[in-house]
Amino acid sequence: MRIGELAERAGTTPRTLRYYESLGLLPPADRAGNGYRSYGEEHLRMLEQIRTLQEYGFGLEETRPFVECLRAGHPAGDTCAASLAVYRSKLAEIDAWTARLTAVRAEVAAQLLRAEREAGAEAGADAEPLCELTAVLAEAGRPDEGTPPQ
Amino acid sequence: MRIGELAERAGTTPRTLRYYESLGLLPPADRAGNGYRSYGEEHLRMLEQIRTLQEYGFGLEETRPFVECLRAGHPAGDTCAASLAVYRSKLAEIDAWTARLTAVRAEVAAQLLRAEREAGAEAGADAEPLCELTAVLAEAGRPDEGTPPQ
DNA sequence: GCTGGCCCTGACGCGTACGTCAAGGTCTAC
DNA sequence: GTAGACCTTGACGTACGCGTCAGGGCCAGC
Repeated sequence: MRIGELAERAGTTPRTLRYYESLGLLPPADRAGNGYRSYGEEHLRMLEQIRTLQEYGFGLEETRPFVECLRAGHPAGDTCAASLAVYRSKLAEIDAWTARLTAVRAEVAAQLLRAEREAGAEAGADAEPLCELTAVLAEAGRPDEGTPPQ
Repeated sequence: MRIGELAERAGTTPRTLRYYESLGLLPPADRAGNGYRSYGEEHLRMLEQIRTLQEYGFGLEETRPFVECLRAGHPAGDTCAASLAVYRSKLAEIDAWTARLTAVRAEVAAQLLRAEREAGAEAGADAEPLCELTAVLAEAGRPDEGTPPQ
């Protein structure tokens, strides 16, 4: 299988596969006589593992233990100790982010309410509907802040 | 007030102030006869507004309406309509992130549990404590993924 | 034999928010 | 008069995950 076919089957691009190889994330592909990279099904499995983890918000480096687990011949990339450790630290990271977002949401919602009150006071008495919208938004969710992975 | 003093009072650096000015986020500072930038208290207020929002995870561009609100002479940066709109869209963004993190956490926790079972099966019967740790972690939190702003 | 599609390597671009360095001018104090 | 602390502009570096050329080789079909 050449790079274009593998890329398509994996839902990615040749550029990305070369990039992973340059990082040492994927093992160097065999080369055909003309210098073209030659891949097997095991490479597809590694790429699927990487993509899944990326969709979860893992960085490429965090996928490395999973890929190496597959390279070591394990049927799954996440049954090795190092992979399990990454899963666990990711859960902790997620929890930390969630807590931060929750706190920030509360802060922003409070600021919004205050600012709307002050805006109304500044302008006189005319912007009532804004306050109702705000109250709805304030009750709707939890805080979030920034751009978490994934 | 020169740039170094303002930066220190605002808890930032001269480089950052020049950067903001280059973005047009801060108004161009007056210049003393020697070419040095000269600032007043109003610049400090703008910087405090920017810093607060950054701690909430706002990007610099998102702080622009707040700064312009102050520049327009309002006593607070967040009582203008554009600022309120940014607050509201930020709340929505936070809620979206929180939902995503929650979903991802559930996925990762499920994968972790499955992988631990499979790891135990692969190795025979010896890795029991791992499963107990996992159960604790799985109950502890919610999902998170990636690196949200702030 | 030639067009078109695939492959190769190397290198620059992007977005964010600055840090850091270079090369030089200015002002204060000793 | 000179050391030291401040200021100026300009430009490159950082982290991430590739996208997008540029310039060139390889191969199948007509």
